[in-house]
Amino acid sequence: MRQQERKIDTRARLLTAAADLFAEHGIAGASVDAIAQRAGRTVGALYGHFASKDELLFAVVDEWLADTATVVAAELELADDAEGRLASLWQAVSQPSSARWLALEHEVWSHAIRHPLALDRLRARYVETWQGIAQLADRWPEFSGAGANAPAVVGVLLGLAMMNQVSPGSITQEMAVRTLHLLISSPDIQGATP
Amino acid sequence: MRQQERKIDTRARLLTAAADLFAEHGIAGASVDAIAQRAGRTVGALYGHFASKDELLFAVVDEWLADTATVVAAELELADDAEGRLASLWQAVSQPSSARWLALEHEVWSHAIRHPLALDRLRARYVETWQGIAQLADRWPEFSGAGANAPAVVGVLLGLAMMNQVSPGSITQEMAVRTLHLLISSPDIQGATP
DNA sequence: GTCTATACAGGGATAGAC
DNA sequence: GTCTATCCCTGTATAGAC
Repeated sequence: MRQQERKIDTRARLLTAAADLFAEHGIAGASVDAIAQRAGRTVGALYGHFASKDELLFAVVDEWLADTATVVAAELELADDAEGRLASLWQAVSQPSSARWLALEHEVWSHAIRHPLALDRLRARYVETWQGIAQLADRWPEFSGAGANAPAVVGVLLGLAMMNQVSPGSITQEMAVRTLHLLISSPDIQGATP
Repeated sequence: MRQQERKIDTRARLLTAAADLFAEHGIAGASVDAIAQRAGRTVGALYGHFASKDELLFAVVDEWLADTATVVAAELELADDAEGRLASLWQAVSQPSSARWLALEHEVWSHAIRHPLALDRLRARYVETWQGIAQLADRWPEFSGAGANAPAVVGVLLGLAMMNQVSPGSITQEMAVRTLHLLISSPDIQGATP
């Protein structure tokens, strides 16, 4: 394996290890030593790839968003009606395997609230997500109101996922779908501003 | 001031200082030394009142819930129609001064996801909140569906508040009220289980 | 009931070797 | 590109004095 290939491999290993440990033990609880060790490398290698622990965190989150967008897009194509597509969105955030993501999301929020730079990056990521929701209208007519309410759509998904995590089963798919349906199909929900 | 009075005073000071610092710097970022110092005491006094940093955290959160329930109940009484009451709920979580609470909430979630005991206490607190929402039906008829959807109501409030924090103004009061209205007035939203 | 002093542990980041 | 060794800082919790 040439050095360049090893470098790419090391970066990937570090990102995976960091994602796992940040989710399991929190940002503060996951030491750079532990991350490097799980990746089969040492701290030296880690700092050769990322300037700081924070930069590593941002890289982890960015990679996660890209991966998820791809997966969700594919699942939306598989559904064959409006209900099915809304259910896909709910499934994406509520399935048990998303618990890891939710844990990481709370960590990032906690971190961002206190670090202006991190907050900017968090905001940029959500704006990107909102745009993705808005663009669903180009593909399916039932999302006609999604543009104006995209932040609310994401907020509802996030909030319901949280409740579902404290008490699994407390949120039914029907509840989620019906709430989302109200938001995506009402372009004028913001008020009667003509 | 007698010793008993001083003890009560010290406990109150510690709780206030802890709430402030946990919100400002995170649970991990707020040292017990800093908390004690802000309260005008020392670590010794802190450990005289709370067995550990975790116990202090739980006490802070419990106190916050009790205070908030009282405030929200009072504001609900002041509103004079259904829209107004839903707007009160939204105001309670979205006003700028609630940012501190939201920060603390993320901290607690991050903490709870990794600590089973803390998760139990978090769950118990949410169940208590859900019950409070359900009981609104006894007071106002428009909350007839709140019982079945209480977790969703709380989830929506939380999720929308989060979006409003990353991008202030992205969620209008109209959006929040309309979404909440769907949930509280639909006893059968869970599906056609008779 | 509260303070001071301290034991004890752990983490982020860097320097220099290979 | 990666490793080893180390600096330096900070934190939780306890012991014993007052």
